[in-house]
Amino acid sequence: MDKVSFNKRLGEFVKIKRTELKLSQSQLGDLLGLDFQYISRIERGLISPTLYWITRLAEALESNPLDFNLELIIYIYKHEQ
Amino acid sequence: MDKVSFNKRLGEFVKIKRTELKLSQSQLGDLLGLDFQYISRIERGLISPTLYWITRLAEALESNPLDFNLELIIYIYKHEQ
DNA sequence: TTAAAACTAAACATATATGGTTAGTTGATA
DNA sequence: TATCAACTAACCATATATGTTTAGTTTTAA
Repeated sequence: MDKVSFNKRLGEFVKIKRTELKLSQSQLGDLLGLDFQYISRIERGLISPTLYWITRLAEALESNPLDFNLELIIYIYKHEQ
Repeated sequence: MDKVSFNKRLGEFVKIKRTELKLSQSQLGDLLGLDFQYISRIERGLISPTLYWITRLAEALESNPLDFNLELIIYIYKHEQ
């Protein structure tokens, strides 16, 4: 899968998880010490976050980062065109 | 966990997986279109690769990227000081 | 012990992630 | 309609990831 598609799937997944928790981009950003603009760029697939930030995201969006990472990779591969 | 510790654990895990497959840093780099210096920097924990490259690494080092990511996160958290 | 392969280290350049600002858009609600 | 919160978009600045070269160190094997 190319980088662009990969990051789009990643962004979609983050948005799904965030809205499930009824968090705004600002609230999620505050939890991580990140600007809400950065969350916005992740969700739009404009950037590819480092694994470190993905794992911090997982901690914020789900109690168990293992589950988050698993679901994330599954989501990305499932939606591969 | 702070970024430095996180990246060290990540690097250790990549090195373990690579040596299990008896691949040199150059050979692994060639598989991914990455310089072997970059692999070296990952393994020494100097940098934090994007999830995209982690997943490409997983594809190269393990048939199943799901297993790789799971094992990786488990390894990182298990070795947290 | 010598030679070659594998790796580390450091320097420099470029691309991209990340921080921050401003303006504009969209959606919900009073 | 008007207002407000949430979000997108574009811009610029800085930090860090990534590419590349060169030199030096460690490991492996002849």
